[in-house]
Amino acid sequence: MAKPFIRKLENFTRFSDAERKLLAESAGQGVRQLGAREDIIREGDGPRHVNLVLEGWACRYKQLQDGRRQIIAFFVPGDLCDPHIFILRKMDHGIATLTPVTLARITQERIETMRAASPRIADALAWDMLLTASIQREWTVSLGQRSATERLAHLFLELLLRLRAVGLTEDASYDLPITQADLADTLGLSSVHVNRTLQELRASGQITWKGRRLTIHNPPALMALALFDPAYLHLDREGAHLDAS
Amino acid sequence: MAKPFIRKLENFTRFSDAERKLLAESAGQGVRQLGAREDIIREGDGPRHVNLVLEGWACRYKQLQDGRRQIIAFFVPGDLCDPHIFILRKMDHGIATLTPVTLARITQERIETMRAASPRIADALAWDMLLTASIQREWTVSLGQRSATERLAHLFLELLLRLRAVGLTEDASYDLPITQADLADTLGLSSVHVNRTLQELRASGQITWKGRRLTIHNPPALMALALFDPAYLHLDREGAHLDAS
DNA sequence: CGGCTCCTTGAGCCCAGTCAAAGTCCGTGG
DNA sequence: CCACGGACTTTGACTGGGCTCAAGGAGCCG
Repeated sequence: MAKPFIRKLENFTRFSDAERKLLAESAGQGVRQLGAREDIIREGDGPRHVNLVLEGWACRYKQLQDGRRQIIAFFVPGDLCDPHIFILRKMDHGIATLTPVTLARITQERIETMRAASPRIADALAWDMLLTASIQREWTVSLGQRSATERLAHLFLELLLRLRAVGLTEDASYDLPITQADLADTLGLSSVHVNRTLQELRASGQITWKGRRLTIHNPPALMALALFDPAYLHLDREGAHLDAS
Repeated sequence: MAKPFIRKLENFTRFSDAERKLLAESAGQGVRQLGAREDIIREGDGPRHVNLVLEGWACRYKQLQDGRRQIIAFFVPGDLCDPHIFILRKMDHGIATLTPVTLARITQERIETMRAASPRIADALAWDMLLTASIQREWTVSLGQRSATERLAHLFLELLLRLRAVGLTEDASYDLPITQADLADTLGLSSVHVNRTLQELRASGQITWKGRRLTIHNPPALMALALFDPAYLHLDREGAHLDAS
Protein backbone atom coordinates (compact mmCIF):
# COMPACT_ATOMS: atom_id res chain seq x y z
CA MET A 1 0.00 0.00 0.00
CA ALA A 2 2.68 2.45 1.06
CA LYS A 3 4.93 1.25 -1.71
CA PRO A 4 4.26 3.85 -4.40
CA PHE A 5 4.91 6.62 -1.89
CA ILE A 6 8.22 5.26 -0.69
CA ARG A 7 9.17 4.25 -4.17
CA LYS A 8 8.51 7.75 -5.43
CA LEU A 9 10.65 9.36 -2.76
CA GLU A 10 13.38 6.83 -3.43
CA ASN A 11 13.79 8.41 -6.82
CA PHE A 12 15.44 11.12 -4.79
CA THR A 13 17.21 9.24 -2.01
CA ARG A 14 17.40 5.75 -0.53
CA PHE A 15 16.12 5.30 2.97
CA SER A 16 17.22 3.18 5.89
CA ASP A 17 14.89 0.45 7.11
CA ALA A 18 13.86 2.63 10.04
CA GLU A 19 12.97 5.48 7.72
CA ARG A 20 11.01 3.17 5.47
CA LYS A 21 9.10 1.93 8.47
CA LEU A 22 8.30 5.48 9.54
CA LEU A 23 7.04 6.36 6.07
CA ALA A 24 5.01 3.17 5.79
CA GLU A 25 3.34 3.85 9.14
CA SER A 26 2.39 7.34 8.02
CA ALA A 27 0.94 5.93 4.83
CA GLY A 28 -1.28 3.73 6.98
CA GLN A 29 -2.84 6.62 8.90
CA GLY A 30 -6.51 7.44 8.45
CA VAL A 31 -6.94 5.29 5.38
CA ARG A 32 -10.16 5.98 3.56
CA GLN A 33 -11.90 4.72 0.42
CA LEU A 34 -13.65 7.09 -1.94
CA GLY A 35 -15.72 6.59 -5.05
CA ALA A 36 -15.09 8.17 -8.42
CA ARG A 37 -15.84 11.89 -8.79
CA GLU A 38 -16.05 12.70 -5.10
CA ASP A 39 -14.62 15.79 -3.47
CA ILE A 40 -11.67 15.26 -1.15
CA ILE A 41 -11.46 18.91 -0.12
CA ARG A 42 -13.49 21.80 -1.44
CA GLU A 43 -12.27 25.28 -2.18
CA GLY A 44 -12.74 27.40 0.93
CA ASP A 45 -12.39 24.50 3.36
CA GLY A 46 -9.73 24.61 6.01
CA PRO A 47 -7.14 21.92 5.36
CA ARG A 48 -7.19 19.21 8.02
CA HIS A 49 -4.81 16.56 6.77
CA VAL A 50 -2.10 15.94 4.29
CA ASN A 51 -3.68 13.54 1.83
CA LEU A 52 -1.63 10.77 0.33
CA VAL A 53 -2.99 8.85 -2.65
CA LEU A 54 -2.44 5.13 -2.24
CA GLU A 55 -4.54 3.86 -5.14
CA GLY A 56 -6.50 5.52 -7.92
CA TRP A 57 -6.32 8.93 -9.52
CA ALA A 58 -7.35 12.33 -8.18
CA CYS A 59 -6.91 15.92 -9.29
CA ARG A 60 -6.52 19.44 -8.10
CA TYR A 61 -8.98 21.70 -9.87
CA LYS A 62 -10.36 25.16 -9.89
CA GLN A 63 -13.76 26.25 -11.08
CA LEU A 64 -14.62 29.72 -12.33
CA GLN A 65 -17.88 31.38 -11.32
CA ASP A 66 -19.37 30.63 -14.71
CA GLY A 67 -18.64 26.92 -14.51
CA ARG A 68 -15.47 26.60 -16.58
CA ARG A 69 -13.22 24.06 -14.89
CA GLN A 70 -9.48 23.70 -15.06
CA ILE A 71 -7.70 20.64 -13.76
CA ILE A 72 -4.49 21.95 -12.30
CA ALA A 73 -2.70 18.75 -11.39
CA PHE A 74 -3.10 15.01 -11.34
CA PHE A 75 -2.48 12.87 -8.30
CA VAL A 76 -1.43 9.32 -9.00
CA PRO A 77 -0.50 6.66 -6.43
CA GLY A 78 2.37 7.89 -4.27
CA ASP A 79 1.47 11.57 -4.63
CA LEU A 80 1.17 13.74 -1.55
CA CYS A 81 -0.94 16.89 -1.39
CA ASP A 82 1.05 19.81 0.02
CA PRO A 83 2.78 18.86 3.25
CA HIS A 84 2.87 22.56 4.25
CA ILE A 85 -0.73 23.33 3.43
CA PHE A 86 -1.70 24.05 7.04
CA ILE A 87 -0.08 27.44 6.92
CA LEU A 88 -2.91 28.58 4.68
CA ARG A 89 -6.25 28.98 6.33
CA LYS A 90 -8.41 28.19 3.37
CA MET A 91 -7.97 26.03 0.33
CA ASP A 92 -7.82 28.16 -2.81
CA HIS A 93 -8.74 25.17 -4.96
CA GLY A 94 -10.50 21.85 -4.68
CA ILE A 95 -9.23 18.30 -4.77
CA ALA A 96 -11.44 15.55 -6.14
CA THR A 97 -11.18 11.95 -7.17
CA LEU A 98 -11.30 10.95 -10.81
CA THR A 99 -11.53 7.21 -10.15
CA PRO A 100 -12.23 5.31 -6.94
CA VAL A 101 -9.37 6.23 -4.63
CA THR A 102 -7.74 4.90 -1.49
CA LEU A 103 -5.99 7.58 0.47
CA ALA A 104 -4.21 8.08 3.73
CA ARG A 105 -4.84 11.18 5.80
CA ILE A 106 -1.68 12.14 7.62
CA THR A 107 -1.75 14.66 10.42
CA GLN A 108 0.39 17.74 10.50
CA GLU A 109 2.07 16.49 13.68
CA ARG A 110 2.96 13.25 12.03
CA ILE A 111 4.65 15.09 9.18
CA GLU A 112 6.58 17.19 11.67
CA THR A 113 7.59 14.10 13.59
CA MET A 114 8.96 12.48 10.47
CA ARG A 115 10.85 15.60 9.47
CA ALA A 116 12.38 15.88 12.91
CA ALA A 117 13.25 12.18 13.08
CA SER A 118 15.09 12.11 9.78
CA PRO A 119 16.70 14.94 7.84
CA ARG A 120 16.71 12.63 4.87
CA ILE A 121 12.93 12.37 5.01
CA ALA A 122 12.70 16.14 5.44
CA ASP A 123 14.77 16.61 2.30
CA ALA A 124 12.75 14.04 0.40
CA LEU A 125 9.52 15.85 1.28
CA ALA A 126 11.05 19.14 0.20
CA TRP A 127 12.13 17.50 -3.05
CA ASP A 128 8.58 16.28 -3.56
CA MET A 129 7.25 19.81 -3.17
CA LEU A 130 9.80 21.18 -5.62
CA LEU A 131 8.88 18.47 -8.08
CA THR A 132 5.20 19.37 -7.77
CA ALA A 133 6.06 23.00 -8.42
CA SER A 134 8.19 22.08 -11.41
CA ILE A 135 5.36 20.07 -12.95
CA GLN A 136 3.05 23.00 -12.42
CA ARG A 137 5.47 25.23 -14.29
CA GLU A 138 5.69 22.80 -17.16
CA TRP A 139 1.90 22.72 -17.41
CA THR A 140 1.98 26.49 -17.62
CA VAL A 141 4.38 26.17 -20.56
CA SER A 142 2.17 23.58 -22.23
CA LEU A 143 -0.96 25.65 -21.93
CA GLY A 144 0.81 28.79 -23.05
CA GLN A 145 2.91 27.51 -25.92
CA ARG A 146 2.10 24.02 -27.07
CA SER A 147 -0.49 23.07 -29.69
CA ALA A 148 -3.26 20.59 -28.94
CA THR A 149 -1.27 17.65 -30.32
CA GLU A 150 1.86 18.68 -28.43
CA ARG A 151 -0.05 19.14 -25.18
CA LEU A 152 -1.66 15.76 -25.36
CA ALA A 153 1.59 14.03 -26.28
CA HIS A 154 3.45 15.90 -23.55
CA LEU A 155 0.96 14.92 -20.91
CA PHE A 156 1.04 11.25 -21.95
CA LEU A 157 4.82 11.28 -21.68
CA GLU A 158 4.81 13.01 -18.30
CA LEU A 159 2.41 10.40 -16.97
CA LEU A 160 4.54 7.62 -18.41
CA LEU A 161 7.59 8.83 -16.50
CA ARG A 162 5.70 9.58 -13.31
CA LEU A 163 3.99 6.21 -13.27
CA ARG A 164 7.22 4.46 -14.16
CA ALA A 165 8.79 6.15 -11.12
CA VAL A 166 6.28 4.34 -8.90
CA GLY A 167 6.34 1.06 -10.80
CA LEU A 168 2.96 1.35 -12.47
CA THR A 169 4.02 0.92 -16.08
CA GLU A 170 4.92 -1.95 -18.33
CA ASP A 171 7.39 -0.79 -20.93
CA ALA A 172 5.73 2.23 -22.46
CA SER A 173 2.22 1.39 -21.44
CA TYR A 174 0.04 2.21 -18.44
CA ASP A 175 -3.51 2.47 -17.16
CA LEU A 176 -5.06 5.82 -17.97
CA PRO A 177 -8.40 5.68 -16.18
CA ILE A 178 -9.73 9.11 -17.07
CA THR A 179 -12.17 10.44 -19.63
CA GLN A 180 -11.60 12.62 -22.64
CA ALA A 181 -13.60 15.34 -20.88
CA ASP A 182 -11.09 15.23 -18.01
CA LEU A 183 -8.27 15.57 -20.51
CA ALA A 184 -10.07 18.52 -22.05
CA ASP A 185 -10.33 20.28 -18.68
CA THR A 186 -6.66 19.55 -18.11
CA LEU A 187 -5.35 20.72 -21.44
CA GLY A 188 -7.59 23.74 -21.86
CA LEU A 189 -9.26 22.24 -24.91
CA SER A 190 -12.81 21.20 -25.76
CA SER A 191 -13.58 17.52 -25.46
CA VAL A 192 -14.44 17.43 -29.15
CA HIS A 193 -11.02 18.68 -30.02
CA VAL A 194 -9.33 16.27 -27.62
CA ASN A 195 -11.16 13.48 -29.38
CA ARG A 196 -10.00 14.61 -32.81
CA THR A 197 -6.44 15.10 -31.63
CA LEU A 198 -6.41 11.62 -30.11
CA GLN A 199 -7.52 10.19 -33.41
CA GLU A 200 -4.64 11.93 -35.13
CA LEU A 201 -2.15 10.44 -32.67
CA ARG A 202 -3.70 7.03 -33.18
CA ALA A 203 -3.78 7.34 -36.96
CA SER A 204 -0.12 8.33 -37.07
CA GLY A 205 0.76 5.24 -35.06
CA GLN A 206 2.04 7.16 -32.03
CA ILE A 207 -0.31 5.69 -29.47
CA THR A 208 -2.94 3.10 -28.71
CA TRP A 209 -5.58 3.79 -26.05
CA LYS A 210 -8.00 0.95 -25.69
CA GLY A 211 -10.00 0.12 -22.60
CA ARG A 212 -8.01 1.97 -20.01
CA ARG A 213 -4.64 1.00 -21.42
CA LEU A 214 -2.49 3.62 -23.05
CA THR A 215 0.54 2.50 -25.04
CA ILE A 216 3.14 4.82 -26.49
CA HIS A 217 4.69 3.05 -29.42
CA ASN A 218 7.82 5.08 -29.82
CA PRO A 219 8.54 7.29 -26.84
CA PRO A 220 11.58 9.08 -28.34
CA ALA A 221 9.57 9.98 -31.43
CA LEU A 222 6.69 11.27 -29.31
CA MET A 223 9.14 13.25 -27.17
CA ALA A 224 10.45 14.97 -30.28
CA LEU A 225 6.90 15.72 -31.38
CA ALA A 226 5.93 17.17 -28.00
CA LEU A 227 9.20 19.02 -27.37
CA PHE A 228 9.42 16.96 -24.22
CA ASP A 229 12.48 17.34 -22.01
CA PRO A 230 12.31 15.01 -18.98
CA ALA A 231 14.67 17.18 -16.91
CA TYR A 232 11.76 18.93 -15.19
CA LEU A 233 10.66 15.71 -13.53
CA HIS A 234 13.92 15.49 -11.58
CA LEU A 235 13.68 11.72 -11.50
CA ASP A 236 17.36 11.01 -12.04
CA ARG A 237 18.27 10.36 -8.41
CA GLU A 238 19.82 13.70 -7.75
CA GLY A 239 19.73 13.01 -4.04
CA ALA A 240 21.85 9.89 -4.42
CA HIS A 241 24.60 11.44 -2.30
CA LEU A 242 22.18 11.47 0.62
CA ASP A 243 21.42 7.76 0.43
CA ALA A 244 21.36 5.70 3.60
CA SER A 245 24.49 3.58 3.43
CA MET B 1 15.91 48.45 0.44
CA ALA B 2 14.78 45.46 2.44
CA LYS B 3 11.41 47.04 2.93
CA PRO B 4 9.38 45.36 0.19
CA PHE B 5 10.57 41.95 1.36
CA ILE B 6 9.67 42.48 4.99
CA ARG B 7 6.50 44.25 4.02
CA LYS B 8 5.47 41.34 1.86
CA LEU B 9 6.03 38.80 4.60
CA GLU B 10 4.16 41.02 7.04
CA ASN B 11 1.06 40.38 5.01
CA PHE B 12 1.27 37.03 6.71
CA THR B 13 2.61 37.81 10.16
CA ARG B 14 4.10 40.72 12.11
CA PHE B 15 7.69 40.39 13.22
CA SER B 16 9.56 41.47 16.30
CA ASP B 17 12.29 44.06 15.91
CA ALA B 18 14.92 41.35 16.19
CA GLU B 19 13.28 39.38 13.40
CA ARG B 20 13.05 42.45 11.23
CA LYS B 21 16.72 43.09 11.77
CA LEU B 22 17.56 39.51 10.80
CA LEU B 23 15.51 39.78 7.62
CA ALA B 24 16.96 43.16 6.73
CA GLU B 25 20.50 41.84 7.14
CA SER B 26 19.76 38.96 4.82
CA ALA B 27 18.35 41.34 2.27
CA GLY B 28 21.66 43.15 2.35
CA GLN B 29 23.73 40.09 1.45
CA GLY B 30 25.54 39.93 -1.88
CA VAL B 31 23.69 42.87 -3.40
CA ARG B 32 24.14 43.14 -7.14
CA GLN B 33 22.92 45.41 -9.91
CA LEU B 34 21.83 44.02 -13.24
CA GLY B 35 20.72 45.61 -16.47
CA ALA B 36 17.52 44.91 -18.33
CA ARG B 37 17.21 41.57 -20.14
CA GLU B 38 20.10 39.83 -18.43
CA ASP B 39 20.08 36.26 -17.22
CA ILE B 40 20.17 35.73 -13.48
CA ILE B 41 20.35 31.94 -13.71
CA ARG B 42 20.17 29.81 -16.80
CA GLU B 43 18.37 26.52 -17.22
CA GLY B 44 20.79 23.73 -16.39
CA ASP B 45 22.87 25.81 -13.96
CA GLY B 46 23.30 24.62 -10.41
CA PRO B 47 21.56 27.01 -8.04
CA ARG B 48 24.04 28.90 -5.86
CA HIS B 49 21.96 31.45 -4.01
CA VAL B 50 18.45 32.34 -3.13
CA ASN B 51 17.82 35.52 -5.10
CA LEU B 52 15.76 38.28 -3.60
CA VAL B 53 14.52 41.09 -5.82
CA LEU B 54 14.99 44.46 -4.14
CA GLU B 55 14.20 46.73 -7.09
CA GLY B 56 13.00 46.17 -10.64
CA TRP B 57 11.20 43.31 -12.34
CA ALA B 58 12.42 39.86 -13.30
CA CYS B 59 10.81 36.67 -14.54
CA ARG B 60 11.03 32.94 -14.53
CA TYR B 61 10.87 31.59 -18.04
CA LYS B 62 11.22 28.48 -20.06
CA GLN B 63 12.21 28.21 -23.68
CA LEU B 64 11.32 25.34 -25.99
CA GLN B 65 13.87 23.91 -28.41
CA ASP B 66 12.26 25.74 -31.30
CA GLY B 67 12.46 29.12 -29.62
CA ARG B 68 8.96 29.57 -28.24
CA ARG B 69 9.24 31.24 -24.84
CA GLN B 70 6.85 31.13 -21.92
CA ILE B 71 7.18 33.48 -18.98
CA ILE B 72 6.18 31.39 -15.98
CA ALA B 73 6.22 33.97 -13.22
CA PHE B 74 7.00 37.59 -12.49
CA PHE B 75 9.28 38.70 -9.71
CA VAL B 76 8.58 42.15 -8.33
CA PRO B 77 10.35 43.86 -5.42
CA GLY B 78 10.11 41.73 -2.31
CA ASP B 79 9.89 38.45 -4.20
CA LEU B 80 12.18 35.58 -3.29
CA CYS B 81 13.18 32.81 -5.68
CA ASP B 82 12.67 29.40 -4.13
CA PRO B 83 14.25 29.19 -0.70
CA HIS B 84 14.49 25.40 -1.05
CA ILE B 85 15.96 25.34 -4.52
CA PHE B 86 19.27 23.80 -3.42
CA ILE B 87 17.73 20.41 -3.14
CA LEU B 88 17.56 20.29 -6.92
CA ARG B 89 20.85 19.90 -8.71
CA LYS B 90 19.93 21.73 -11.86
CA MET B 91 17.60 24.56 -12.65
CA ASP B 92 14.77 23.35 -14.87
CA HIS B 93 14.07 26.91 -16.02
CA GLY B 94 15.80 30.26 -16.34
CA ILE B 95 15.43 33.48 -14.44
CA ALA B 96 16.09 36.78 -16.19
CA THR B 97 15.60 40.46 -15.61
CA LEU B 98 12.98 42.40 -17.48
CA THR B 99 14.12 45.83 -16.28
CA PRO B 100 17.31 46.86 -14.48
CA VAL B 101 17.24 44.99 -11.20
CA THR B 102 18.86 45.19 -7.80
CA LEU B 103 18.95 41.88 -6.07
CA ALA B 104 20.35 40.28 -2.95
CA ARG B 105 21.93 36.84 -3.12
CA ILE B 106 21.29 35.01 0.10
CA THR B 107 23.18 31.86 0.96
CA GLN B 108 21.52 28.61 1.84
CA GLU B 109 23.13 28.72 5.30
CA ARG B 110 21.73 32.15 5.93
CA ILE B 111 18.22 30.94 5.12
CA GLU B 112 18.70 28.00 7.47
CA THR B 113 20.00 30.30 10.18
CA MET B 114 16.93 32.50 9.93
CA ARG B 115 14.59 29.55 9.99
CA ALA B 116 16.30 28.14 13.05
CA ALA B 117 16.39 31.49 14.82
CA SER B 118 12.70 32.22 14.41
CA PRO B 119 9.85 29.80 13.79
CA ARG B 120 7.83 32.82 12.75
CA ILE B 121 10.28 33.54 9.95
CA ALA B 122 10.26 29.86 9.01
CA ASP B 123 6.48 29.99 8.73
CA ALA B 124 6.57 33.22 6.76
CA LEU B 125 9.00 31.70 4.27
CA ALA B 126 6.79 28.64 3.96
CA TRP B 127 3.81 30.93 3.41
CA ASP B 128 5.74 32.71 0.68
CA MET B 129 6.39 29.43 -1.10
CA LEU B 130 2.75 28.43 -0.86
CA LEU B 131 1.75 31.80 -2.24
CA THR B 132 4.12 31.35 -5.16
CA ALA B 133 2.60 27.95 -5.84
CA SER B 134 -0.91 29.35 -5.63
CA ILE B 135 -0.10 32.06 -8.16
CA GLN B 136 1.35 29.43 -10.47
CA ARG B 137 -1.89 27.48 -10.23
CA GLU B 138 -3.95 30.54 -11.04
CA TRP B 139 -1.81 31.18 -14.11
CA THR B 140 -2.53 27.63 -15.18
CA VAL B 141 -6.24 28.41 -14.88
CA SER B 142 -5.85 31.62 -16.86
CA LEU B 143 -3.97 29.97 -19.68
CA GLY B 144 -6.35 27.05 -19.78
CA GLN B 145 -9.69 28.77 -19.42
CA ARG B 146 -9.63 32.51 -19.77
CA SER B 147 -9.96 34.47 -23.02
CA ALA B 148 -7.34 37.00 -24.07
CA THR B 149 -9.25 39.90 -22.50
CA GLU B 150 -9.82 37.99 -19.29
CA ARG B 151 -6.18 36.94 -19.05
CA LEU B 152 -4.91 40.44 -19.50
CA ALA B 153 -7.37 41.88 -17.01
CA HIS B 154 -6.63 39.12 -14.53
CA LEU B 155 -2.90 39.69 -14.71
CA PHE B 156 -3.29 43.45 -14.25
CA LEU B 157 -5.39 42.84 -11.15
CA GLU B 158 -2.99 40.30 -9.73
CA LEU B 159 -0.14 42.74 -10.13
CA LEU B 160 -2.20 45.49 -8.54
CA LEU B 161 -2.74 43.43 -5.41
CA ARG B 162 0.81 42.10 -5.27
CA LEU B 163 2.33 45.53 -5.68
CA ARG B 164 -0.10 47.00 -3.18
CA ALA B 165 1.08 44.37 -0.70
CA VAL B 166 4.58 45.84 -0.91
CA GLY B 167 3.52 49.46 -1.05
CA LEU B 168 4.24 50.11 -4.71
CA THR B 169 0.83 51.33 -5.81
CA GLU B 170 -1.11 54.56 -5.59
CA ASP B 171 -4.79 53.81 -5.46
CA ALA B 172 -5.38 51.57 -8.44
CA SER B 173 -2.31 52.58 -10.37
CA TYR B 174 1.25 51.28 -10.60
CA ASP B 175 4.39 51.18 -12.72
CA LEU B 176 4.25 48.39 -15.28
CA PRO B 177 7.72 48.51 -16.84
CA ILE B 178 7.40 45.64 -19.30
CA THR B 179 6.71 45.39 -23.02
CA GLN B 180 3.73 44.03 -24.86
CA ALA B 181 5.96 41.25 -26.16
CA ASP B 182 6.67 40.23 -22.55
CA LEU B 183 2.95 40.21 -21.87
CA ALA B 184 2.45 38.04 -24.93
CA ASP B 185 5.02 35.50 -23.70
CA THR B 186 3.31 35.55 -20.32
CA LEU B 187 -0.24 35.14 -21.51
CA GLY B 188 0.40 32.66 -24.29
CA LEU B 189 -0.77 35.14 -26.92
CA SER B 190 0.87 36.83 -29.89
CA SER B 191 2.07 40.38 -29.33
CA VAL B 192 -0.28 41.55 -32.05
CA HIS B 193 -3.22 40.14 -30.21
CA VAL B 194 -2.06 41.58 -26.90
CA ASN B 195 -1.95 44.95 -28.56
CA ARG B 196 -5.48 44.63 -29.89
CA THR B 197 -6.79 43.37 -26.59
CA LEU B 198 -5.18 46.28 -24.77
CA GLN B 199 -6.89 48.68 -27.11
CA GLU B 200 -10.20 47.07 -26.31
CA LEU B 201 -9.60 47.51 -22.58
CA ARG B 202 -8.60 51.13 -23.16
CA ALA B 203 -11.54 51.83 -25.44
CA SER B 204 -14.00 50.42 -22.92
CA GLY B 205 -12.56 52.72 -20.26
CA GLN B 206 -11.24 49.92 -18.07
CA ILE B 207 -7.60 50.95 -18.05
CA THR B 208 -5.07 53.59 -18.98
CA TRP B 209 -1.47 52.58 -19.71
CA LYS B 210 0.70 55.50 -20.65
CA GLY B 211 4.42 55.77 -20.20
CA ARG B 212 4.97 53.00 -17.72
CA ARG B 213 1.96 53.84 -15.62
CA LEU B 214 -0.99 51.51 -15.55
CA THR B 215 -4.25 52.69 -14.02
CA ILE B 216 -7.27 50.52 -13.44
CA HIS B 217 -10.28 52.80 -13.41
CA ASN B 218 -12.78 50.55 -11.75
CA PRO B 219 -11.19 47.53 -10.09
CA PRO B 220 -14.44 45.82 -9.07
CA ALA B 221 -15.74 46.06 -12.63
CA LEU B 222 -12.50 44.65 -14.01
CA MET B 223 -12.61 41.87 -11.43
CA ALA B 224 -16.04 40.89 -12.63
CA LEU B 225 -14.82 40.93 -16.22
CA ALA B 226 -11.78 38.77 -15.44
CA LEU B 227 -13.55 36.40 -13.05
CA PHE B 228 -10.96 37.50 -10.53
CA ASP B 229 -11.16 36.13 -7.02
CA PRO B 230 -8.40 37.55 -4.79
CA ALA B 231 -8.51 34.61 -2.38
CA TYR B 232 -5.63 32.87 -4.14
CA LEU B 233 -3.23 35.64 -3.19
CA HIS B 234 -3.68 34.88 0.52
CA LEU B 235 -2.97 38.49 1.38
CA ASP B 236 -5.58 38.85 4.11
CA ARG B 237 -3.21 38.37 7.04
CA GLU B 238 -4.08 34.78 7.71
CA GLY B 239 -1.05 34.46 9.95
CA ALA B 240 -2.24 37.25 12.24
CA HIS B 241 -2.50 34.80 15.12
CA LEU B 242 1.26 34.31 14.90
CA ASP B 243 2.10 38.01 15.20
CA ALA B 244 4.87 39.12 17.50
CA SER B 245 3.11 40.69 20.44
C1' DC C 1 18.97 63.52 -36.15
C1' DG C 2 19.61 58.73 -37.01
C1' DG C 3 18.61 54.28 -35.52
C1' DC C 4 17.01 51.30 -32.21
C1' DT C 5 13.07 49.12 -29.97
C1' DC C 6 8.43 49.04 -29.33
C1' DC C 7 3.66 49.83 -30.72
C1' DT C 8 -0.05 49.88 -34.15
C1' DT C 9 -2.73 48.56 -38.18
C1' DG C 10 -4.45 45.68 -42.09
C1' DA C 11 -5.49 41.40 -44.55
C1' DG C 12 -6.09 36.70 -44.73
C1' DC C 13 -5.99 32.23 -42.64
C1' DC C 14 -6.36 28.32 -39.51
C1' DC C 15 -6.67 26.02 -35.17
C1' DA C 16 -9.83 25.04 -32.03
C1' DG C 17 -14.64 26.07 -30.28
C1' DT C 18 -19.76 25.29 -30.45
C1' DC C 19 -23.87 22.95 -31.32
C1' DA C 20 -26.14 18.97 -32.30
C1' DA C 21 -26.87 14.23 -33.25
C1' DA C 22 -25.40 9.46 -33.53
C1' DG C 23 -22.91 5.60 -32.01
C1' DT C 24 -20.62 2.60 -28.40
C1' DC C 25 -19.73 0.65 -24.25
C1' DC C 26 -20.82 -1.10 -19.87
C1' DG C 27 -23.17 -2.04 -15.60
C1' DT C 28 -27.66 -3.16 -13.65
C1' DG C 29 -31.86 -5.27 -13.07
C1' DG C 30 -35.54 -7.98 -14.80
C1' DC D 1 -29.24 -13.60 -20.98
C1' DC D 2 -31.11 -9.65 -22.72
C1' DA D 3 -32.95 -4.96 -22.46
C1' DC D 4 -32.43 -0.59 -20.76
C1' DG D 5 -30.16 3.64 -19.31
C1' DG D 6 -26.44 6.51 -18.54
C1' DA D 7 -21.91 7.93 -19.42
C1' DC D 8 -18.60 8.43 -22.74
C1' DT D 9 -16.94 8.78 -27.57
C1' DT D 10 -17.33 9.95 -32.30
C1' DT D 11 -18.81 12.61 -36.29
C1' DG D 12 -20.44 16.61 -39.15
C1' DA D 13 -21.19 21.41 -40.15
C1' DC D 14 -20.29 25.84 -39.11
C1' DT D 15 -18.13 29.78 -36.53
C1' DG D 16 -14.80 32.62 -34.50
C1' DG D 17 -10.83 33.96 -31.62
C1' DG D 18 -6.37 34.49 -32.14
C1' DC D 19 -2.21 33.78 -35.38
C1' DT D 20 0.91 35.12 -39.21
C1' DC D 21 2.97 38.10 -42.25
C1' DA D 22 4.06 42.55 -43.39
C1' DA D 23 4.43 47.40 -43.33
C1' DG D 24 4.21 51.78 -41.18
C1' DG D 25 4.28 54.94 -37.03
C1' DA D 26 6.09 56.63 -32.42
C1' DG D 27 9.08 57.30 -28.93
C1' DC D 28 13.60 57.46 -27.00
C1' DC D 29 18.60 57.52 -26.55
C1' DG D 30 23.17 58.62 -28.02
